[in-house]
Amino acid sequence: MRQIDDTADLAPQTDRKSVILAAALAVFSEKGIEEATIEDIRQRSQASVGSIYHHFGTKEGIAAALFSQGLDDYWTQLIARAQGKLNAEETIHDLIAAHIGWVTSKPDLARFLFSRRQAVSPAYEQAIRQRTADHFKALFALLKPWFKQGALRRLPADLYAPLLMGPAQEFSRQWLSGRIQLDPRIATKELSLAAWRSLVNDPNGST
Amino acid sequence: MRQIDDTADLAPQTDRKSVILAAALAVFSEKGIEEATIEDIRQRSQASVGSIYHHFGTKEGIAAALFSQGLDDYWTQLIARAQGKLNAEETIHDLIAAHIGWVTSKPDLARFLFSRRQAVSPAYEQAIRQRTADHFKALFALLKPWFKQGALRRLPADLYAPLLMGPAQEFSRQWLSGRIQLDPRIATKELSLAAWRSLVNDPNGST
Amino acid sequence: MRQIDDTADLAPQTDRKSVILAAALAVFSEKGIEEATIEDIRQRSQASVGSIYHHFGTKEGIAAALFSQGLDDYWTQLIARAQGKLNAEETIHDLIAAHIGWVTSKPDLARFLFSRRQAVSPAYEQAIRQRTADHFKALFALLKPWFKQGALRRLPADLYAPLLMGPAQEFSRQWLSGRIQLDPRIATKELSLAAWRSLVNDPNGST
Amino acid sequence: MRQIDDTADLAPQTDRKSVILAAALAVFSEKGIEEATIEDIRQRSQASVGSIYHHFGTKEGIAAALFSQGLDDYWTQLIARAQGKLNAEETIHDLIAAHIGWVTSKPDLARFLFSRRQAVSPAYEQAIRQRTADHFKALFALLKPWFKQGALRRLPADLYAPLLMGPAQEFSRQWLSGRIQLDPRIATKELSLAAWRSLVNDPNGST
DNA sequence: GATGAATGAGCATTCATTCAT
DNA sequence: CATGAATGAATGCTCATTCAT
Repeated sequence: MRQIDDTADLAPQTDRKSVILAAALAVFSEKGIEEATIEDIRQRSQASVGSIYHHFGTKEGIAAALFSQGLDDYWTQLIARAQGKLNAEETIHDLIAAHIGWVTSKPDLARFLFSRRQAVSPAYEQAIRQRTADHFKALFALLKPWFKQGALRRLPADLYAPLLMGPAQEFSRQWLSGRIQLDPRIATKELSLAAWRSLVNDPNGST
Repeated sequence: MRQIDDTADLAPQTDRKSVILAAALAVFSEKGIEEATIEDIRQRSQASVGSIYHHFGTKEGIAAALFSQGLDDYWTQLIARAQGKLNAEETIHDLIAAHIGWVTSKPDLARFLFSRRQAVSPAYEQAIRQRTADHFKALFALLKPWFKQGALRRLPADLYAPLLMGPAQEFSRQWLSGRIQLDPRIATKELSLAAWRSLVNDPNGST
Repeated sequence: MRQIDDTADLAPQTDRKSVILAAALAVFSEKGIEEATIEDIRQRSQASVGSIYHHFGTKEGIAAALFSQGLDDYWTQLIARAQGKLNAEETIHDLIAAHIGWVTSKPDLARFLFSRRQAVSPAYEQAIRQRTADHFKALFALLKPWFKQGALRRLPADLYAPLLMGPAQEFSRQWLSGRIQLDPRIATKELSLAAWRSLVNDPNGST
Repeated sequence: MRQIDDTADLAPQTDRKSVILAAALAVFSEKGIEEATIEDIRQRSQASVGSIYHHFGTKEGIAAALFSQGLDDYWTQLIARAQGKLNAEETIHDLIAAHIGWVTSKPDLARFLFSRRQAVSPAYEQAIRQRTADHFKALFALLKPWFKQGALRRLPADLYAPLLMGPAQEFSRQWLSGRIQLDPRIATKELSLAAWRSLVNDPNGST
């Protein structure tokens, strides 16, 4: 509440607040937000109910804190990885690789982030959407040069996310749920190829 | 659970059981399974609690019935639409079109089907996976000829679903949640093109 | 909820709802609304928590039901007793006697009714005030003839309740809290005399 | 509880302790003792929880300190005002006037003092009763001369408080709760007249 | 004296489910 | 088949109080 490191990244920390957050993530990832109980979190974190509420106010407050951190972490890594590439194909490949890499290295957080279903208040939902939209815009800026250069196709805005991230996203979901065994690293090549092919401006394209 | 007509389609009916099912679908779609209460369903359906339990046994029983029906309906339409096509491209296009068409015409059911998160018991979960796998296999059989013919690429099995359905699936999710405005019919062309490009065996492909 | 006898008086009944109400009254009277717990009421009533909530919705709902019944019972008896008297003095005497009589015969209800302190929602508070005002107006109508006849003094409206009921009210409070031992029946004579003297139009009065 | 200056009057002070007390009074007056939380008091007083507990030990300790001070202040003013009067009527009038004056000038304290409902421990309750009884006895001593002189009626002891203070007390309660608009100053005359008439030894009295 | 993180018993309320009518 | 009163375990949350700094 008055700690300096309020922008705490997701690296393991040991102050009570972080411990609670880590426990909550584990529980949320396992059972989903609704199914998770404060008691679950209390047991895992070894904190008291009062302490949990002292720091987060409500159960949704915990989810919100986690969500906020997670989202920023995800997008930050995505954008960092795709910056300063030499051509469109490489940019797209690295985006997908960053996505898969992030999901693979933080599966709990990914499960939590990508499976949410209006578990947060409408007000907060709005804030999240805005932030996601901003992040996506930043990511899009990275592709700007290749659009200007004519390497990438101009499409209705709503299509970019599905075409670019759809395959990787679908793969991630299935992998996170255990329905898929294939090593994500191996999948990266094909998933980024799919993204590339659906966005590349190919004069000899089959359509 | 105790009925013969488990394969009841999703056409509107007026017997008590169907009314309850329809009410449940609406409620589940709005609030999610966990958040929905029997009381919500009771109010929407104008049935009594006792009656609901008489027909479905448990809350999960309602979800299961709905899920079962929904899943079959979805796959049936998908496969029906993609049968007997003349070439690979058309087959794939029609699959995507069928998906988008189904989602568009039954948004509540789609929201319910595609947002589930282990809301059903592990046992039932298993059954569903099996059934989904079977359905997917049937769908895959439709593509068999084009594989044999060399028109489609041979890839690790786990990749087909993400590549084929990923973009459309991602688009659907966002459209169902209201984050996307673009008319799904218009999106179909690009979404199926994306699927086609990532699966087509193109000797001059960019990889 | 769908019983016919919704206007149940406060006579002992045996249906679950009445049993709960009686138990709640006892508990509220003993510890006050805030201090009373649902668990207290449950134990006394031998009902289940669910049953209590099924009938009353909230703890405040129980208090409200009790309050509503109690208020009506009190005023009804007050007015019934003071009707059709031959002169002002008798009317006033019987009003006070009725008040004391009611308090004496239903001490729990009286304690509950007269000690409330915004324990009910503002909305309900408003309704109660209106009803009390209406009842008081009805009571006032009983005194009309004696006003017209010149036997009673004309005063600012806000003074009538304090002058008429003040002494009896104060006596009741103290008696109910156990601070006073004096038999209420014996007190009645003096308390009604006080009310009479402060309202009578005495040409030779000391003011 | 651990201070010397327990007889601190109620004049505004600025040391931490007084600030807390003032904040507590405001909160208690608004929501009642039970409903008020330490957190409410902390916010209003800008003190820390620890500081509040350092000074008062328990929540009830705050209420007790307030109650103690308030009670003494009330009775002190009452008795001061009614001392040295020339006759019974004037004494009684000034008592009522002092009561109304006090209530009017310190409404929060009055609300707190007069609405309490066993919010304090039985032990403390006993102490308060004793003190109130003592104070009342002191007040009664002021009326002694007029009793001896035969101006005032001899009645059962338990009746004096209701007859003397009842109307004013009832008026105060209603005024404090906002149910009455009439200016208390204007009401004083009638309220004291009522007290006078019910106590005066009138050989030609109407009974 | 002051601070606020931590504690945990306790509470109102919810809700799936049962069952007598 | 239908009804809805009854059940009680479970849950999110509150709040007075303690105590290390």
